Amino acid sequence: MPELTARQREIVATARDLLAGEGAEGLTLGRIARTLGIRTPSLYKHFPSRRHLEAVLIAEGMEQLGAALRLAGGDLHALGAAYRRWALANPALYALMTDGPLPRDLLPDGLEDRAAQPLLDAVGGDQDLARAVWAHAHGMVVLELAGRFPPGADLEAAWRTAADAFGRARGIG
Amino acid sequence: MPELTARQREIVATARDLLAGEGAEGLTLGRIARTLGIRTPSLYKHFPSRRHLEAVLIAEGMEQLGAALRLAGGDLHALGAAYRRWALANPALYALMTDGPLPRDLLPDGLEDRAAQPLLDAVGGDQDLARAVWAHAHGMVVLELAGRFPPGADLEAAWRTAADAFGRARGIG
DNA sequence: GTCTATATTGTGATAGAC
DNA sequence: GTCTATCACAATATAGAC
Repeated sequence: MPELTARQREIVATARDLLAGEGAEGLTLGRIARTLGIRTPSLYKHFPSRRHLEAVLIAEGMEQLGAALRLAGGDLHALGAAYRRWALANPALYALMTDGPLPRDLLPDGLEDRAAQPLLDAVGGDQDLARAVWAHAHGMVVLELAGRFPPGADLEAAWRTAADAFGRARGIG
Repeated sequence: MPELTARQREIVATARDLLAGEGAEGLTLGRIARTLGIRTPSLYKHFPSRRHLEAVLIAEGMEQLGAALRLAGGDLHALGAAYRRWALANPALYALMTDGPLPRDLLPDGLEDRAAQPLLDAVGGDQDLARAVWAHAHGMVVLELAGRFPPGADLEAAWRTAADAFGRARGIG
């Protein structure tokens, strides 16, 4: 996804800001255009479809989240905390990244693996355990973002319990 | 949510079928009305808002899912398999039940706790562990439904790995 | 309990002029 | 690269007649 023109980068930046400020439903072509001071159809001179624009946002997000996980190191507690922190700080982008199939045809090669690498390293390369850990983290995050936990639920304790359990599993598997 | 009139029950049944057959976006008041052979505004004589109708569907779903979990018994592997089976068999209803905050003001008293009881029993009453197990199950299910796992991923193995890890945690916590 | 008519708001996308 | 005009489609909800 390199080789973006200057105008494309402006559009992507506007979309990113809109997503951060207005949430997932705030990201419409009409709003992007209006924010830039142009009309909706003009966007199609820069991106062939909404999906192409979204793919750039998703790629950016995966790069960012991967970097945040890399910084967290190899401890499962720290990794979980970093995952949660990033998702809660970028809820709409996170939803865009996870709510549907990845547009893999429009994503840079190897991006998906690169983003997952910190987690895979933390569980000693065990793919099954890595998926279990990811599913738990994703589930915790989306349930928290959806407001689905009962009020007063101790989420930190749930994260801690899971990290402990998965950490022990690593030693055993 | 008892005390539904016959016509309300017909509307709910139509909505349920539509949800099952067309997916979450297929559930619109217009389509419900058309299926019943009436016009959209007529629905408002039976339910004050879309939200009230949705609450009935959600309550039905929680009752059903809770029953499926109760049937599965107290083993974490069996519980996970039952959860997954129910969610994959009712994907749109499952999404309706989990994608946003529960309409707790419109739900029967105690329903939420009743649905969660089988899981809580399976982990010996440990709330934190129960939430971790639930988050994992939810994460696995939504990622699978969203088509977010790489093609060829061994999901059974991920479920197994998690159930083992959480089962050991139960013995320890 | 159903209808017509309407309000209000929105979406992504295309054709063709400038 | 932007515009106007338009397509085709959709949504939830209300007022008031019958």
